[in-house]
Amino acid sequence: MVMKTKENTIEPKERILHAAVSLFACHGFAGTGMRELAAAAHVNLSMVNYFFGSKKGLLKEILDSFLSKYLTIAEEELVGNADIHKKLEKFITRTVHYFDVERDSLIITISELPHDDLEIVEHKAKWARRMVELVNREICEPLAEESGNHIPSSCFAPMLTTIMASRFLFSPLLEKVDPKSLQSVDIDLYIRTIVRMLLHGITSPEHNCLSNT
Amino acid sequence: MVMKTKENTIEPKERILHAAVSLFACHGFAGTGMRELAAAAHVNLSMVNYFFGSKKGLLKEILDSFLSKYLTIAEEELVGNADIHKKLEKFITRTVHYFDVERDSLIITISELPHDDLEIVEHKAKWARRMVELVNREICEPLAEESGNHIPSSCFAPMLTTIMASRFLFSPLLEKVDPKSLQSVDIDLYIRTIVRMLLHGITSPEHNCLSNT
DNA sequence: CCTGGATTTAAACGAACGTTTGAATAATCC
DNA sequence: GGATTATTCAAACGTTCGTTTAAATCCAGG
Repeated sequence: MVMKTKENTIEPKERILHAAVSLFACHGFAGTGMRELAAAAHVNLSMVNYFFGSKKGLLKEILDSFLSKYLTIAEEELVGNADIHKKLEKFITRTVHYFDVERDSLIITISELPHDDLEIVEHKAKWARRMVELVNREICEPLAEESGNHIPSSCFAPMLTTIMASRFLFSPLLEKVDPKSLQSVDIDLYIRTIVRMLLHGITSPEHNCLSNT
Repeated sequence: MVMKTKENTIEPKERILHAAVSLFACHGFAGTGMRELAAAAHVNLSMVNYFFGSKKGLLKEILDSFLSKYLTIAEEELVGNADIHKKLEKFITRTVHYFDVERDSLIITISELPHDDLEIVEHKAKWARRMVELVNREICEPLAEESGNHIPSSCFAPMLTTIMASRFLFSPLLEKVDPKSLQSVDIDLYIRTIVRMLLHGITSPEHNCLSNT
């Protein structure tokens, strides 16, 4: 069975997943070897194929786990008749915190985005399709009715994701560029910056010209 | 000598560069083999090491070429006392067109961003530092004086880059999700969407509440 | 023509790659 | 407690990896 309840050492399958997320984020998927991964997870080399079938199966599990939770957040925060600004603010807040906790999985997902492995692309496209449809239905279409400003969801959904991911994608660079400037912008300031920019643009300070809060 | 002037076949070094940009964007840097690359460039396997020293040297040349031109655009469009909105609009327009033409190099640069190869990170950090300083001096600081809205440049510079890159990062996915929705948004609409969102937020249609057109 | 440097080639180097095998060990069920 | 299943292991599979070597070919200048 799968119940071992050793408290200090977690299950081998979990250890593999954790090590893989960390290593894939650092060296990339193709740049990480099975032996390096097995050593980091303190398991035998064969265990990866035993639990996940193949190296690619392990990647698919990581991507699916990360993207499914991302879509869940989007569904919970964006679906409904609440004010679009409020919905977006809550969605961004939860998502950035989620990205912060799962930053390695985020990095893997974004880094592997453009690569053309058919098996992987299919998996991501499944989630991307649902996200684009959701953003279109809950944000873009209501926004077009309300303000006459139609933003194509196939533009907006990728923009939304990448702008929230930018800090985590660039953090290895920014740490080298200016370590203290990165720390000076904590997660909450980062979230507020994104929300304000997305809702009102760069020119508006705390208040904006529209009167709705 | 280096003058061959065969019009139908370009120089081997250029062929290697072109093939590398294309393959690295498709399969990733680590996922591309030297033999695959040599075959695609129609050169002998040893030519890559002969011209570029190593596989990593080839990557560094690609990154440097792409990032130096990106920084040049930023310097030409962002430096000066012109209106910040106008500067940003011109910068975004030129950059998106540049990303469009050099989309494979863009994909390589972004995909390799979070990976922790020290040799590569140093090269990218050199450009990132200059970009963050430039954005801070020419955009963030004047903006804070003008409207009291201080956006940290270590936040804004990555956001700016990723939002302009989002279409090209996601295009392999979006083609699979909904091919016609991608075509329906041409580059000019994409640029206008970014400019409007960044300057005025998602709510404003063509006109906005501020009167400075 | 000959020399010297630049280019191109085939072949091989040792190492690392992802995966598979079959046996050994541990846990579970009847 | 023996049968059964799940897990772990060491070892090896054939392949591909990035790089190096040394010889061949090309080509301009003396």
